[in-house]
Amino acid sequence: MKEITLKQIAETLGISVTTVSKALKGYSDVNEKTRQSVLDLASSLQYTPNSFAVNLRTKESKTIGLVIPEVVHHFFSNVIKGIIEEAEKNGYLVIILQSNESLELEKKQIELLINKRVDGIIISLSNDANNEIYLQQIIDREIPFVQFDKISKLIPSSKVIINDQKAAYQAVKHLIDKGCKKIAHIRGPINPQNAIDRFLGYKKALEDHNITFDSSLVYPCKHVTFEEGKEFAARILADHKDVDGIFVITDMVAVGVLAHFNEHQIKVPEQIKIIGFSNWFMSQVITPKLSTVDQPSFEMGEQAFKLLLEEMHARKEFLPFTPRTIELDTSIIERESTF
Amino acid sequence: MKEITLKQIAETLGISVTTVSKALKGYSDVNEKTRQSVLDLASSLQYTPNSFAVNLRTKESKTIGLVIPEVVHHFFSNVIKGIIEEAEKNGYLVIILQSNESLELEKKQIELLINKRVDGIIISLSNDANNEIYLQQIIDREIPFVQFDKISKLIPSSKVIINDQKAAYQAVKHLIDKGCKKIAHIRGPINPQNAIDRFLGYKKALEDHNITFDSSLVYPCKHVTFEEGKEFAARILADHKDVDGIFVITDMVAVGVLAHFNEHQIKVPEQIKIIGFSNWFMSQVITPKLSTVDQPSFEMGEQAFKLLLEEMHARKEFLPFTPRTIELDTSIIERESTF
DNA sequence: ATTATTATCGAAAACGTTTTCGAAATTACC
DNA sequence: GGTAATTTCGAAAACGTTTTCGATAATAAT
Repeated sequence: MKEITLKQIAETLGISVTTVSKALKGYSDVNEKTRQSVLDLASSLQYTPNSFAVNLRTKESKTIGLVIPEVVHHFFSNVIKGIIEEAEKNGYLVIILQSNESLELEKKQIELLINKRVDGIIISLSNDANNEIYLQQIIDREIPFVQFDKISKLIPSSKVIINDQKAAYQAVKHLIDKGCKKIAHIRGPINPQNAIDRFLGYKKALEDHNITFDSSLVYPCKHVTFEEGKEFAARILADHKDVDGIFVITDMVAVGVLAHFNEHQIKVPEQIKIIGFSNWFMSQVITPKLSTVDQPSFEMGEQAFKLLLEEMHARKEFLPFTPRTIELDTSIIERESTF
Repeated sequence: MKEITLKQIAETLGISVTTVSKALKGYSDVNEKTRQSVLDLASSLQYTPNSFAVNLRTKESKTIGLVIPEVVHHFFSNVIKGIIEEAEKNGYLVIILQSNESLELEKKQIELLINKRVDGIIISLSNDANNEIYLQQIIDREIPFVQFDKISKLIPSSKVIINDQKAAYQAVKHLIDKGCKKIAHIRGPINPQNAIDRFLGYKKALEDHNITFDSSLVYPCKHVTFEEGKEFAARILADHKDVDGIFVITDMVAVGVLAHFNEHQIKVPEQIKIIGFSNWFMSQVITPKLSTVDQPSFEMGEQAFKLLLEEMHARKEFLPFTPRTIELDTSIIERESTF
């Protein structure tokens, strides 16, 4: 029960390995009859090329690497799904690694993928990422490279993003349209670009609607968890009893806020309106249902792979390639928490 | 800017490729001085072995394949996390593919992985799986193979499972202990073994507590979705107005039931008590909080990889290997829906 | 001084494929 | 019939590593 090789097929057919290889790959310089006999024997033996040998010879593995902060996350698992599906359509497989929001690990995972010699890398940065010189080595080694969601603007790669600032602006405007006058913001950690952009969108929306910005109304998350949401909800009530709206960095935290308000009989949306971000599945099944910003996660994955494929093609054909950035649309989903 | 190879190191040092390779791999038959010079040059050039060549030579890729029905799922993404982390600790990377609960796709994904020549395969079957002869080819080709969660008992591979029957029994007993007399069961699809086992546990718990089993109280899911939960909630209310407890195949569906009851002012747990299965994250943030069966998903992933590693080791050393089955413990988590 | 032992090295084969280049055989053309 | 064009094939190199096995040189033992 050995592996079938070209050599074995060649020997039983009394022809050369070269001809067998050519027959299987549809080269024109092989006689129709021999081609047929090779194909027949190959399929009856269930021949499949040894991918290790093919990789070595062709210098590509038809495999890409994906590094994300966390697999157990509705947004990221949707992105993963988008990437895997699009990759498979194009004959690529996906190796997934997690940074667990750790800079150390993120660097290590990238090196693992480089040593593995994947054909390309897709990444969403961890929150800790502040000094992304190690990303530069991906570019330097000319490995096709796409960033999505949490990106580094400094690294010249293709990117798939949403316009966080605009989306946040619309979310806060939604609260204002619904009558909110004093709006708090539970923001993300200091470093990630998207936390910064959402904060800027919040600020701009206030200014454009003649609400003076008050930095004491901004609460920065460290871990972006359900528990933090509960904590901040309590803090906000203690600090500002007249807050009537909260824009939260992401649904996970917003659900924590909601949980605290439910436990303490704070009426949502009557007393305080809440809007989250990301349209996490959970937000439509809690009480009250959470208004949020829909972020096209699956599509983000698809687009990220498509951009990577573009670059992989270009590199293979030695064509020039300039990175592209795709900005996907978001939309406000109005539910009970802002009625 | 070429790739660094052993040959280049050998040439600049004026020694043979053999010695360079041996020096890097710590063979004893290389002089300490030459060993040091090789190590120095290698690290200064940032040499990393070409994994394609290593794969071909060693006939292993330090990569395993994982096939699951769906990535976007709290249970599975936790398993993925467990597998990835444990794999990485042992120097393995993980390729993930989805079956989307389709038999066709499941077969295709397995073939992809076999052709890719991964060192091992971990799988959780799709609901459609009824005729698993294509799993046999994994065994026949002597590819290390582990099943988890949704398994085929007929295929002699290592397995990581929970005792679904026992867990379901405990869940239903919990309802009975809380005073339920007429308990409905929203069960999973017909085929999967774990849906069958949970149903059997439900039935046995009733019988052991002198409640006569009534098949009209059993509602089989097709798609195991939130929406189906809402539908069945309505159906149960229409069919049996005196139902006072429901055991639901999984939290996703249970949350649907809860949503319908919330909308129609059915009091949970006063009027009807509900217990789910899997301890989905969401179940602790909805209102009322859902009682459920905790399923150790992350640990399941870890154990699955460990079993796979055992078999990969054994195969490599040509040692005999007999498949093992690990059964993990579950526990009842009591929350508001069964107070 | 001779033999036995040990330390150190490298030639070469092997893994299985792809592709270049030239040779041989066949066909077409005048 | 001879030459040119075309069809069909295969030898060989290459991808970069690992490992076997034998050779040489240095040292130890007698």
